[in-house]
Amino acid sequence: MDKPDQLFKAFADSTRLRLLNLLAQRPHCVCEFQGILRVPQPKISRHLAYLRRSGLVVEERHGKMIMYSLAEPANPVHAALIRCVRGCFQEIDFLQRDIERDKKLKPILCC
Amino acid sequence: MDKPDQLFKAFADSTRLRLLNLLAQRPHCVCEFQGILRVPQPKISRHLAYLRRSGLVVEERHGKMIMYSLAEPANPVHAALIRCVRGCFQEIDFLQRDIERDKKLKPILCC
DNA sequence: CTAACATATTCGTTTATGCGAATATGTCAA
DNA sequence: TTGACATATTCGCATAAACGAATATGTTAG
Repeated sequence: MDKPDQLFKAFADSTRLRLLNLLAQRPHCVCEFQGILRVPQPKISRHLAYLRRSGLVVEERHGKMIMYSLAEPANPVHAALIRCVRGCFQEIDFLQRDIERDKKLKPILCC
Repeated sequence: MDKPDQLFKAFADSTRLRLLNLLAQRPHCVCEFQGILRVPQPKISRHLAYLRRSGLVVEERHGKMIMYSLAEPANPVHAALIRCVRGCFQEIDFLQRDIERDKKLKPILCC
């Protein structure tokens, strides 16, 4: 809460918005993100690391796979931003398309 | 709405958060910001220009002075972020201190 | 026209960010 | 222990952001 601009910075990248948007639906593993976002795996890992350092996501290892989920909001700004993800991100086309793609790919489990 | 990350980027700097926070109270001119923020004038102008380019503030010239105000929200993300300024920024110490200083300096008109 | 004032812009430098490519780590199965 | 798989990290580079210092612009008063 002493550095609120850091939290906004975590939202200031379209790849990270895509990740947060998908995580607002349910937890995901990295290979699911690969199928949906269609970007190189290191890019996804890098941005997930950024989100983890910002306190926005938490990870939990299950065997070789690591599941990522949204963290519990730690302060009012954090909470407001997560509400924004769940609420007003639905108006954003490329984020909505990710959700659609997520639904289609859901049965095809990679790991 | 095609580039939502740009809007978050505009919030990803503490000087700009201070400006937006004060503008959420009422319109201000640059010299008022100088009295409150205590940072060099070009720095304030630069960040105001950034906020204007992002569509977050509008300016209106009155003689030599230019008044800045918050722009009308243009989309749901914009609206949510402004609600955040008005709502949860009250928990942020350095922003609250700016509001206090604003109240104290209000009678001392510079322009 | 000129001076004074409010504000904006340019310049050069430093620091941060994002990226692809390559490589490393950790876990499990055989 | 080796190999395969899921994920993470490092490296080098290119681009963007932020800054102080200096300078420029636009407006009004005299």
